This record gives sequence, structure tokens and C-alpha cells, in this order.
Amino acid sequence: MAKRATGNAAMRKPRDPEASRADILRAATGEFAARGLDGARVDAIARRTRTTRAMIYYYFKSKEALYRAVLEEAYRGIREAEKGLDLAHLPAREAVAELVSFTFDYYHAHPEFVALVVAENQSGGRHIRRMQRIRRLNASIVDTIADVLARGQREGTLRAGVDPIELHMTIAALGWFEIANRHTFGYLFKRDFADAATVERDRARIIDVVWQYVRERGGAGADARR
Amino acid sequence: MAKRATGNAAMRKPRDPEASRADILRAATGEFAARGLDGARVDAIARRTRTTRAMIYYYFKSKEALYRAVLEEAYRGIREAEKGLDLAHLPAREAVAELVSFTFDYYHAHPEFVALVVAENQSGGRHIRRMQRIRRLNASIVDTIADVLARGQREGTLRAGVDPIELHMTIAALGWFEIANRHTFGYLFKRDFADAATVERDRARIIDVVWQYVRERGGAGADARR
DNA sequence: CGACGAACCGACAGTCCTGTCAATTCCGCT
DNA sequence: AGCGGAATTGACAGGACTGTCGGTTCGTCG
Repeated sequence: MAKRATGNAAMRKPRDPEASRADILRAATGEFAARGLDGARVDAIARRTRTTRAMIYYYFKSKEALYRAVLEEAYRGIREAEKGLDLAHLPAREAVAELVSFTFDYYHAHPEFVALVVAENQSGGRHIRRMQRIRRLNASIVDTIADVLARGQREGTLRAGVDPIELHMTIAALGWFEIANRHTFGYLFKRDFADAATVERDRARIIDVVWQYVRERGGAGADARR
Repeated sequence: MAKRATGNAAMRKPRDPEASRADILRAATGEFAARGLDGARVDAIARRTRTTRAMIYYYFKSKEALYRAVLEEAYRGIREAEKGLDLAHLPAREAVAELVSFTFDYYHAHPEFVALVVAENQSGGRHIRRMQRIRRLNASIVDTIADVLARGQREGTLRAGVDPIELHMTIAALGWFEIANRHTFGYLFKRDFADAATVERDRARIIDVVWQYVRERGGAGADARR
């Protein structure tokens, strides 16, 4: 057996603090997302890593500090991914659709992000208030949306009076619900959110809902259809 | 001091099993909503009542059974309240607005309902699946919405092709987000969801979003404007 | 090659929490 | 009055979990 490996996660070399830290963070993300802050067990996190519980306290000083690190990484994840969007070259209508689509798909691909934010709200937002960089980290999305709105208004395709933060909230809300509540809603109303056709349908519906909300409404029904 | 009181909650008589049970249920609702299933402490629930921890195990056999009872009551609460709506005498457009408005206001007035459902989803919906009557309990809302949709289509004010469950999900999603995520979203984007003007604005926006989604779109923009 | 400090580990102390039990009080009925 | 059973209580057993500590290993740098 090779004693040294090429730096991938599965066979990383021992005494690699960067990798250990990342390993713990990854494991903790899974555990906190699955069980929440109170439900998560530091022991369970340790078992998901190649290290021990003592190492977790060595790298992160407490369970809560680890949780804050996990939450910050989660926010960084979505905001970074959003920066990969290139909306500037799209007509406003398509830019809106792309933004909605991206958000919807991101939540679906990263339910742990949704779960972590849910957990934080369950704690009354006690921890996010102690995270220094978190507000600056999240500023980008509002700018992105404001840009699209301004351009669409110049184009004459989007109406005036839409607040960027409110649009962000609307887009988030529509995509959020079926991830955050998939277990209760799915069970009560027999909706299978794992089914690909259902997901497609929901994505299309949400894009439509948002479009109907932001489109310019003055023209005699020109844009009302579709 | 009077040894007997008139049966209200504050001064209920001792040895009143009905009242004790209700007292525990009420206290447990608060605790589970505030801290989730794992975060809730049976001791803390007991302290919120006029009884002791042992009584909780006497009336409900376990923490989880108590939690299930609380969750069922919470669902019953919103479904019962919905039955108080009288949508049949309203034109479909107003019926939709009333439905959205009601849902939005209910979530605002009963954040503990939102919190409990959030908690249940955090547990993967493990408990709701064991609740016998819960599905039947929730059937009413879909019927209500289906009725409004059918009537609106006959009136010619609502378009065809809107699925009742999907409309329910859309309405719920839009109202849900700002309650479920008020701490994170409120902090990150400096939005005060306790401010009355903000709430009014959000209610109006959500009504508009839903209306634009369900309205008949064929007529040349007749209904597109406000 | 030797020493130093970072990385790592096993075990333990202390606390908290759930669920149970034996014993007691109280109400309603005879 | 007193009996039977429901309601209520305090205390405890048992288990689980967090955070810490003393000691050990290992890479690196002089």
C-alpha cells in the first residue's frame, strides 16, 4: 500500500493540517445539515472524518465555532456560484429566467445549504450575527439583481417599481419551499420531489411566476401571454 | 385567597386532567417551536406548565409522542382556521386574494406553526409519517383551492391549467419564506419583518404575484394591469 | 542528527437529560 | 366514613454528550 497519495481526499497524507481542517468542515456540513445544531453530535462528525473528536476542538475551538465556519462556507458557496452566472449578455427576460433557474437548481443540488440556513433560523439567527464577513459576502446577489432590473427597465421589458431585495426574496421563496418542506409537503400531498418530471415542471412554473411579476405590464397584453 | 377559580387557565382547579393535558400541550408547542425537537427540553416544558416532568410522561408517554400531538394540533389549527373562510360568495379574483392574504397573515400570527413544520422537516418527516389522521386533516385546503380555480375558470377570470396543489404550494412558499427565514434574511438584507409597513407591502406583493400567475391571460391585456 | 513545535490521540471529568418508580394525595362514589 | 382509582410528586438510575488534558508521534529546520 502506498503511504503517500496524490492529495485527493480519499488517500490524503497524514499530518496535512489543511486537509484535516477541510475534512472536518466537510463532515460537519453534512452532520449539521442533517440534524441541526442541537441534533448534531461532535462525535458523529469525528466519525465522518479520518480524525478524532479532539482534533475538532484543536482546529475549531468549539462546536458552535465549527458550526459558524460551516455556515459561512455554505453562504460563500452559493454566492460564489452566482458569480459564475453571466447575465449581462442576456436580454433581461432571459436573465431573469436564468437567475430563477439557477437559484432553483442550486437549492436542489445543495439541500445542505437550505438545511443549514433553516437550522440557523431555528436558533433565532443567534450565530449569523456573530459572523463578521457574512453580510459583505451576501451583498453581491442584490447588486446582480439590481443590474438586471435596471437593464430590463431601459429595455422596456421589465416594469419599474420592483425592489431588488424583494425580487431576491420572491425568487428564493419559490425555490426554497419545496426543498425546505419536501418531507412534510411531499408526504401530505403525495408529491415526489425526487421525480425529474416534477422538478422540471416546478422549475418552469417558478420561472413563469417570477416573469409575470416583473414583466412590463403597460403594453396591451403583448407580453402577458406565454 | 380563593382556593377554587372559575376554570380559566390562569387559576384552574387542581386535579383537572383535561386542563393539565391542554396546559402541557400549550407549553410544549412553545418549546418545540422555539428549539426544535432535539433542542427542546422536557424539563423546560414542565417549567412552562403548572405540572412536573413526570406528569408529561403520564399524559403523553414520551417526548416524541408529545411532539407528534403538538404537530397534529398545529396542523389542525391552520386547517380549521381556513374553514372559517367564506370564499364561495366572492368573485374568483377576490377569493384568490383572500386566500393568499389569509395564508400570509396566518403564518405571521402563528410563527410557531411554521417553526414546528420546519422542525419536522429537519427530522426528515420521520414523525409525520406515523400520524394517522394527518393526511385526511390536510385534504381540505386542496379542495378549497380546487373550488376557487374551477369557479374562476367558469367566470373566465382564471386561466386553465393551474394545478390546485401547485397553487397551494406557490401561495404557501411566498408567505412561508419571510417567517421561516426572517432571522437570516432579515439580518443579511436589513429587512425588519416586525415593521408593519413592510408586512403590508409584502402581503400586497404576494397577492399580486399570485394573481399574475393565475389570471386568465388570453384577453388582450385586459387583466394584465392592476 | 537532534530538538522543537505542530499535529494527533485516548481517556476522563463533569454535566445534562430522559424516562421510570415507589409513594402520596385527592376526588367521587358507595 | 372509607374505599378505589386516578392524578400527582420527588428522587434516581442510566446513558449520552461536550470539552479538556496529558502524553505521544512526526515533520522540519538548524
